[in-house]
Amino acid sequence: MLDMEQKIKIFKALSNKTRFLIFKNIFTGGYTCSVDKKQAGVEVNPIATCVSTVAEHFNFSLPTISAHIKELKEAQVILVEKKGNKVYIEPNIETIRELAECFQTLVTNFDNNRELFFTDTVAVK
Amino acid sequence: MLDMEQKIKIFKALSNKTRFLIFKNIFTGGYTCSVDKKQAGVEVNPIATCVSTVAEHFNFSLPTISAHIKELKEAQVILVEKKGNKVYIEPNIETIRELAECFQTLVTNFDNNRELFFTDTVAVK
DNA sequence: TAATATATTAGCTATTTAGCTAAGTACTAG
DNA sequence: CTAGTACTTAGCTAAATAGCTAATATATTA
Repeated sequence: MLDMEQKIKIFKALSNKTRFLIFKNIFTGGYTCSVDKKQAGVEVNPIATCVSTVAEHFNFSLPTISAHIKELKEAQVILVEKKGNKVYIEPNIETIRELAECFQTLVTNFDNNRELFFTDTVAVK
Repeated sequence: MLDMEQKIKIFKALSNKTRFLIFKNIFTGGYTCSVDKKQAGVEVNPIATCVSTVAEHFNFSLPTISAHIKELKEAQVILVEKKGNKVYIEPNIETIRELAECFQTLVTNFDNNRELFFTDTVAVK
């Protein structure tokens, strides 16, 4: 379960346009590092994802992108694994699943409470 | 539909602990201003919600709370209505509903893509 | 009409954030 | 073992943020 501090970290991570776009890139782009394309005969998804591949999609320096990725990692929005030279990045879908559940619960509880409220009103008439 | 800029505003609004707690207060506490308790014979929900009632729950100045509420309003996370002297606040459940849908779509698409990936693998064998 | 209650605006400060470049670490390949 | 690749760390600056108090606006009530 995500506690409050964790949720706040997630919202903070997603509250900056650059990080939001990195997040989007990682969740919709795939999981393979475009740098690997340089290896002969290897067919890979050309969209994502190691740090420098993500950086290719932005007009910011590599250290800037690296810092953003670190923040997304600490918010547990992405997963990161170092393999040799490279850092491979993939979505942390479980966090997003939990977040979806949290918001859905909020909506459901709200609807139930509203129903309760009106039921009560009817009973009184 | 929430566009990117709107989503970023929402995440930013919820990325500060004070605002997150105000948000929580408003969504779980009810819709009636505790200041109204001062009116004789009026039974009201004692938890929320006009600006000074919200402020009662925090050790921050009224202007600070007012500014936070403004930011939550601009993120369309709450609805605000001035009645006479007071500003009444209530949850904007539609925004939360849309947010829940966004995250759920992300999860569903991810699951579908993963299924696609494995189906493909099987077909090739 | 004056006093009170509710909320916002203005103007301030300390802290945090997001960007940068330069330098350092760690691995790979020639 | 040297050169190159991938990434992170350190240290910097400008801008944004979160808090405050004082002043202002507006509505209510005595």
